[in-house]
Amino acid sequence: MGKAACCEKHGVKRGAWTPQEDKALVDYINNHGHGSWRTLPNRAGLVRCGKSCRLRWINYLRPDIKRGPFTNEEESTIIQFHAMLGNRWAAIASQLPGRTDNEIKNYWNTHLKKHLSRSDHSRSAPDPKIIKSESPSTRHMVQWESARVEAEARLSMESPLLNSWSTSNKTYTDCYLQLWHSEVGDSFRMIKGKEEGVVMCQGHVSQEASSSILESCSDVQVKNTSTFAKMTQQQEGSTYKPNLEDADTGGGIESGNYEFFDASESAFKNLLEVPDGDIGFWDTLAVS
DNA sequence: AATCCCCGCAACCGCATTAGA
DNA sequence: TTCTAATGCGGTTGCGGGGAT
Repeated sequence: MGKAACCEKHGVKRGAWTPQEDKALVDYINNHGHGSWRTLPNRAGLVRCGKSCRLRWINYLRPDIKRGPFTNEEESTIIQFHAMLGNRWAAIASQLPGRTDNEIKNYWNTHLKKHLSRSDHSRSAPDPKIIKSESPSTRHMVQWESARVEAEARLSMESPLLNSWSTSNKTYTDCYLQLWHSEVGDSFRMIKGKEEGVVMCQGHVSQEASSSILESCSDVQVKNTSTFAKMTQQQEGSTYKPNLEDADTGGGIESGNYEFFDASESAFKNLLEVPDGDIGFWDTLAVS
């Protein structure tokens, strides 16, 4: 894979951007669009690499960037989606119009990670070192389990934080749970069973298992799935590129036009990121 | 007042993925 | 189908500001 020439360092300015550079970049993009990032610096009269220009525009200069501190709602969204997606900052950012992946990543690393690790300790969370030494499937189990615990906790208690949420947010609060409870989860279980010659319901990953996970939240409204449909589409084929227009036009979380169940088993698999299709950890999950 | 230390954020780096020739 | 350029993404770094000593 050839490395982009824009990464070459000679003759290219680095470091903090000056107001003049910002203006040149904004003016150029406003007038011409960014086009090819690689050639943009020359065209805009900037002594920067295209990558740097792109980053500056996306993370700072774009007119639709939302500035200021994160709201409780945004914070909860980040925590929730991070529980499901891990460090997929771009995917998480797509759920927060006006926020960039970089901003969310920074916010997570500087605020939420500490905050959560503190509260984890108070709940005697497992030692990270131990988790690190576990097999990949075990790590996924831990991830899912923690997501489940969090989801159930959210559903079972009316925290002050949640009270501040809009009702629409509550409906998509637990797409993780919805997903598993849906036909996608069903087909995933069925197909995986066929593929691997395993009868999934022999006390393994079964409807029983999923329902045991989900029983406590049977009142979840299975609607408003567009958000997750987009996420899965994005992960599966990268055909969906999240953009701010989605939110602007109400096509984001609020609109329910995406056909969620088109997100296939493979999308679900992608979500899980189960190494080598190893879903044995569900056994444990079902037992617990 | 000076210095040190910590924290937050912007920017960079390198790898992965995608597009297109 | 293969190769290369371009773009996207996540991890990491380094600088500046503010609080502590």
